[in-house]
Amino acid sequence: MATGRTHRPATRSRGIPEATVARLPLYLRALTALSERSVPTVSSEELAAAAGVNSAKLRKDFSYLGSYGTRGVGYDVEYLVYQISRELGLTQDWPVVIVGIGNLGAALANYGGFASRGFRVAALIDADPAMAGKPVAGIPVQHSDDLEKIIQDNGVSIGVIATPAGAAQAVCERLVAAGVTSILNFAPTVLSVPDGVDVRKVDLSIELQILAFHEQRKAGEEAAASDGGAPTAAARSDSADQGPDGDMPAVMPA
Amino acid sequence: MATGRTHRPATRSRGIPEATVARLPLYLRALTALSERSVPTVSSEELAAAAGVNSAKLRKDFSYLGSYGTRGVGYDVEYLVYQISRELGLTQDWPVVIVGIGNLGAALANYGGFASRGFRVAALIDADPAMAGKPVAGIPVQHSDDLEKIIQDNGVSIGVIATPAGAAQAVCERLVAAGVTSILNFAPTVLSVPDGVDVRKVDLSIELQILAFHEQRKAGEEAAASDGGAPTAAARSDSADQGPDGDMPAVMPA
DNA sequence: CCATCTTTGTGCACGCGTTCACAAAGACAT
DNA sequence: ATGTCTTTGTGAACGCGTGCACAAAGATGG
Repeated sequence: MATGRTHRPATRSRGIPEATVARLPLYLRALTALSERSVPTVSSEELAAAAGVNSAKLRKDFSYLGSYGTRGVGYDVEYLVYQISRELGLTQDWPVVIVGIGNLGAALANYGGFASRGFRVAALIDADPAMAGKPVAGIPVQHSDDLEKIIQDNGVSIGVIATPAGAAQAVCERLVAAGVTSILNFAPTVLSVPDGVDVRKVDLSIELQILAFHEQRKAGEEAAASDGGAPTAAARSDSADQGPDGDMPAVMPA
Repeated sequence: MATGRTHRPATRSRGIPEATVARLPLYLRALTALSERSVPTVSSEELAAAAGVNSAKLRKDFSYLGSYGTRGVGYDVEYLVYQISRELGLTQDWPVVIVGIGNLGAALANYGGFASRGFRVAALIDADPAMAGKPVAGIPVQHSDDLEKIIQDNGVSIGVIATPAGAAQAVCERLVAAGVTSILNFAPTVLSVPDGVDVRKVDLSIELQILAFHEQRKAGEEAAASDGGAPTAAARSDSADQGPDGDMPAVMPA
């Protein structure tokens, strides 16, 4: 499992903080929109607003990449798009495979956001023989028997798991054995992988449960408030939970 | 009134840390599996392993809920399932609406994980008149003209947005105006909402970009390593990326 | 060339979250 | 009862991430 005790402090020396890395795609999206509108430069304030973050945070994030801004002016949009793309590794082509072509897998295959940014669906894989050959999103589904060969022939290093929970761990192991070192898991299971392999999870069920928690809390406070309400302090505001950032993903079964 | 000074600092007094809340669903899932296998009790060590976290972290998390364990024995599975469910607000029924019944919306509607835990799909809504009346996952799709009425009639407080990016903000505003206070956003956009409304996002594109970043770094380190020990700074190694935890979701366009 | 105004880049402080490490609590055997 | 062994619950230290606030950098105008 990750956490190989050993290594250092975590993200060290030349490394960019994880929290920053997670925000770079957000900045990139906002910058791309500006680019399409032919906006030449943008200030940290404007860009921060577009990305939904604090401007100080944005400036600090960019400072980890280098000094790409011009004081009194702002940042050059095109240049920044390029720098962030390069930092994220989007200047190269990343072939990905999607395993498990059910409702979700098909939705992912049809998702246009792949090609838009360096990602290319190299293959769709499913364990159901009946699916083999059937085209989904214009790509013929291949049987999982050929998983290893597909991974190797296409030099795939990123895999997306959209299978039922029960099959996820086994698929994960085959992917890793075949050479995949980054996995995006939509199955509602905790995957265990060897050191050096990255796993990120997306789980609808977990996200909903977190929302339910806050929803319940809001209902409780509301009840307590209507009870006599502290005029002044009533200014809850704070903890209006921001949700958006600072948390973790969830999983999504099939 | 209750809790005198009440909140403020953010997650205060009676509050459970956000990071802990985000892990409760994970524990609950592991506990449910144990429960189905009729396992009576479980130690923090075992449960932590099943949930993929550190045992000390798990114990601290549970300590925020109260002292539900027995020293020398562990935790009672059934009791813990109940306590966590209650804390997350899953003992009540949460009607949710899904807006945007494209590939993704349909996949979400078909997702069995809803009913399993207090969530019920109250309605499917789409802007395409051609979709109206067509059943998806056994539920007839309704036109977005009736959005407000649907929300109110069903007492919906949680909404899922699975529309294209362009429509997301407008849908979000209508949902909020109609009474929704928690939103799960799958559209690749930053939603702005008034205070008191929770938004969580799930974005495939962002997740992939984060993986690409780590993938690129791994490739770089590998190259540097095989190079024969770079004198100075070559000592990269560190950051064996943890990926799994501690980050943020991503968005997912349609 | 100097003054002014704008915006970046960052030092610093603070708070949350993680982890260690251990004392206290209880089960269980004798 | 008493002792031993297991496992919880938590005090304390530490590190990461956030946000403030400001000095430095550069643009712009006179």
